[in-house]
Amino acid sequence: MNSLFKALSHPVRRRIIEMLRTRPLTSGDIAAAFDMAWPTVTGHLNTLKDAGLVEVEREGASMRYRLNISAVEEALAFLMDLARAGEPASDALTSKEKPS
Amino acid sequence: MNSLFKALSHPVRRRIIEMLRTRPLTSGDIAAAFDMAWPTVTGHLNTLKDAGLVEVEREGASMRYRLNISAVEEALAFLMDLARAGEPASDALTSKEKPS
DNA sequence: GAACTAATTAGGCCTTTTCCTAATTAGTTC
DNA sequence: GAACTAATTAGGAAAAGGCCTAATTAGTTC
Repeated sequence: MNSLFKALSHPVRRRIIEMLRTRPLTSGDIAAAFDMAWPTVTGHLNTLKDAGLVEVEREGASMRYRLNISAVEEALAFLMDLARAGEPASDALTSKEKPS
Repeated sequence: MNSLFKALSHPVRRRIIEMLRTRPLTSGDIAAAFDMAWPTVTGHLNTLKDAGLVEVEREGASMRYRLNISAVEEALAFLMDLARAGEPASDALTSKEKPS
């Protein structure tokens, strides 16, 4: 959960996942979209991968990155619960064990 | 938007906003919940305030912090849009100007 | 107003993050 | 397999983040 929000905390990384929203892209496609060195983009992609936000697959000489929606939904669940301020917290997010 | 996700990227700060979900609390209440120096907690509260996630109000000698839901909803909107992968992006988040 | 409570700002140290260039690995093509 | 394309890992400098103690501000109480 922490690496997830950490990964979302950088504008370049958020932009990358926005780019992946509609379709998978290669490292090259992504690197070309930013005014920074390619290894820097690779670093951001690794951060996203470690957080589970993207998945990678080799495709010939290229690497194809795709968005992993379920990781997005995890972050979403945290914020949704917050947005219901005042109501009781959802079990899924706060309880440590089953009710007796 | 960036300061918003930055603020959400630290576990202590996420815990603080969880604590504020049900009701406003004073600095003292919040600081007491963590095993760290009070000024460190103040620092986190300032980060949350700068991001618009909390609002502060003096109450006698104390400061009362409350969650600002609309900031949470802003982050929520970003993630919701992502979660609809494949579909066209929402105008609210991507368009720079009105359609002709 | 002196003493006490609540909380903040200031300053410094250490760690992590971010970015770069250079070197390396993996795959394709002739 | 040499040359080329695609992308990564390595190493290091600069900036940002997180935490602490000490000092300060703001408010209350006697």
